Amino acid sequence: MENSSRRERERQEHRHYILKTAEELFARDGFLKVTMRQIAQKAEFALGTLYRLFKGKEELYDQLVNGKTEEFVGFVSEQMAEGRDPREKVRKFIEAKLAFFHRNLAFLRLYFAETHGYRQHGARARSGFLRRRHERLLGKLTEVFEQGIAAGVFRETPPQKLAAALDGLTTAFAWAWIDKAPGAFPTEEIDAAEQIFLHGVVAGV
Amino acid sequence: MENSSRRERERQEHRHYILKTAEELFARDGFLKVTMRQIAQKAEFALGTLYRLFKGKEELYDQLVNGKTEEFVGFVSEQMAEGRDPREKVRKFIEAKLAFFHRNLAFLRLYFAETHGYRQHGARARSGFLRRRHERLLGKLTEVFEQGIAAGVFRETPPQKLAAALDGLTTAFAWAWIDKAPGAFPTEEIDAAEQIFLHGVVAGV
Amino acid sequence: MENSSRRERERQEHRHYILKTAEELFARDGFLKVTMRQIAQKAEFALGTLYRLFKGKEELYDQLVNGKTEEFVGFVSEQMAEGRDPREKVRKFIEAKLAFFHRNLAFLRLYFAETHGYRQHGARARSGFLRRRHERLLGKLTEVFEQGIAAGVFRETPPQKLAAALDGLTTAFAWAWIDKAPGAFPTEEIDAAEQIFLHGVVAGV
Amino acid sequence: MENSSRRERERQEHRHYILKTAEELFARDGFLKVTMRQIAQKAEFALGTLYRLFKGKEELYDQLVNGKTEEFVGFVSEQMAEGRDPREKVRKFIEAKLAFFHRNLAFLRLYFAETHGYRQHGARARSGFLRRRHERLLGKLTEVFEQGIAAGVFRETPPQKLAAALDGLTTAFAWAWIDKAPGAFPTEEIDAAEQIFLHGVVAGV
DNA sequence: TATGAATGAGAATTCATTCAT
DNA sequence: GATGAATGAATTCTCATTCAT
Repeated sequence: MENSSRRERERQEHRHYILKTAEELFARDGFLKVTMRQIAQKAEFALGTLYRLFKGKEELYDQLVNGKTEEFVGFVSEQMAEGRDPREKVRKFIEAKLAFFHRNLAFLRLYFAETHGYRQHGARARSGFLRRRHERLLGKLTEVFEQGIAAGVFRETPPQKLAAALDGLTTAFAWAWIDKAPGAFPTEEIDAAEQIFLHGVVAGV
Repeated sequence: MENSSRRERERQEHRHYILKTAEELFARDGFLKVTMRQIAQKAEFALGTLYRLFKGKEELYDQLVNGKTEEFVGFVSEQMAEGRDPREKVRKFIEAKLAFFHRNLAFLRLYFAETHGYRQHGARARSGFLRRRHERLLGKLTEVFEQGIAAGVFRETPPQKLAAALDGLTTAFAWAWIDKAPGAFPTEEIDAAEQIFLHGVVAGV
Repeated sequence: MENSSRRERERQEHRHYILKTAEELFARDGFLKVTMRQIAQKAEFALGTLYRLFKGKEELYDQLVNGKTEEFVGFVSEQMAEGRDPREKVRKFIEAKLAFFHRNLAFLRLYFAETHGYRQHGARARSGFLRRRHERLLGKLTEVFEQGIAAGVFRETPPQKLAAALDGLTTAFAWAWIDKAPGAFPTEEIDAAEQIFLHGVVAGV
Repeated sequence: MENSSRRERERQEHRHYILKTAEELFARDGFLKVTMRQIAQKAEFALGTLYRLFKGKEELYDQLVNGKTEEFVGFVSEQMAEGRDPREKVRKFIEAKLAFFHRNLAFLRLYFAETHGYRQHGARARSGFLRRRHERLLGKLTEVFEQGIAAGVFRETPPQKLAAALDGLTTAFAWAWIDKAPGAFPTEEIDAAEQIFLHGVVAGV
């Protein structure tokens, strides 16, 4: 029992290590261009070992993307929940999203590819797990805007549009920042995103 | 000479037809998943003919992406130039961008993949032609904001950030619209994008 | 048209040549042990060429087995049909079966493996085309015996059993002969088989 | 010593159990399709244990086939020996062969594959142990016919041919029976085989 | 001794590209 | 010029066997 738990632990460690290794490769080159041999070599395991730990390339990829997505959506949702009013929730969303991508640089591209990319394997890609999670997150954001509008805090605008706008805005800032200074924490981007989103660009009266 | 010009003309027609055909395939499935045979079949040309008109798969793809990008950037730039003040230029940018994607649905995904996607062939993708053009367009947008700020029309905000924000916002709206009603002209999206971008979401005084 | 007919002709020639080459390999080593590379090398084609002419290993094998079986069952049936009474038909069956295997030595083992062997690919093997053909042939043989019994030429015995017996007997002789003198025409075997089958081994009165 | 003998006993029990388990798998799917892991799982032993008890897959298979063959040939030989005259020996051969296969259904296919099948591992298959044993059994049968012919009981016919004929006939009946009613004891088949073999199919005077 | 994780050679299959007709 | 047959490198995945625990 002690024995099997050690084995199980090692198994999980190896799985995680391989997923972590694969993440960088997939993020850089995409699902189709990365080969199982590359992953094996980079992770310093034999090819066959990958197939004992994962059913195949697709499963490996799915595990990776689904795991991270779960983590991402969970984290952002939690952070949003901590905001006490719609405006704070919006701020939290921006912060959490950029912070998560700051910690998971490679994941940004995967997330993106899966939500907006083309069909890379089967019909799954866009209709998959990540997609549904992404929509759930947008749903939560939409609720925040509904409440904000009801409370008179936000303008009367279709809340789905606001959700899409905020999501797009933050994503754009994430990309802008990743291209400039991917090391630093994107404080400036967070502030700018919030500012623009809340007050627009037109100079006040 | 007349003869050779007819030949040349036909040659160009064939090239265009093949590029047009390939666009849909590449947009749906990505560079790696599409095969030369698929393109040949869909375009009703022999496989060998593709190789007479294009050096290889990469060139075909590059021609396609570069041509469309040129067209896209040219169109949006022209439209912006017609705006007579910064606010009008911003409006024009939004209109032109969404209108172009409305006419070139498939291109949206390619454009996206190339600006934000992963490396699918060689080291080129992200550092390629499209990328540079995209940056040139953002540069023009940045200038517009610089002028607007100088003129006191826009808030004092780093103009690159504003450019990135507007680009991200419009892209997000393009996606939202393509997922809902890709047939209709995105009038609503244009208005919403402009409204949010100019005035923000916070309810006015 | 002339052109395409030449191409089609060549295509068929290549297919036949590959099937012929594969026959020997499959007969010697079985479906699973033979590799596509082996077939390609022996037939002096590139690996990819096999895949243009056949969908895959299974199709290649099926084409081979089904084609030969069709030929075999057709030939034996025709020959039997030429016999004018049950005894002559039995003689014809024996002759035709041994003669066919004499001309198609390698096929004997394939035929055998498919009718009595184990499952080598999917559930198809035993339930496949060959199996059904083999049963159809046994059915014809059964009819012959039914007629012979009705005519008082053969003893009252379940005709299916007689069919199975004759089939088994001839197969055994085919094997015995293939192990001894596979080059010579199995005249002796034919006579012995007929003799034993018709009159048994017990010395006459 | 007592200890080591218990160990040795257990070791043998495990070997037998594994062989018994493997028999079904090999009979159904053939040598190449069955994996060591399958055998291990079905026998509820660890993979490594198989390799402690057998040198490898080939040895395991050979042990299985050789053991059963030894048993089969021994049993049939003994039974034949009990017949007091050639005709009784022939009857005994038929009875014993079908009875053995009735008790060892799975073995029928293995036996068959090894005597008539193709080379599935190394060059051994057809030239192996089983093959030699099978020939020894046919040799004994041949002797029986020689004696019978000398005694005037059987017609003057090459005795090897008679042996081959009887072997083929009984095998064919075994297959016919296994396809119909593999549960029941093949009494009918035994009688029919004897009848046809001894007296032929032609209606007596 | 028993276990099963790790290994890597080898198999089927795909597809960009070339080239003879 | 136009065609599509032929090529073979590269990819995914399997499985007998070894060996550390």
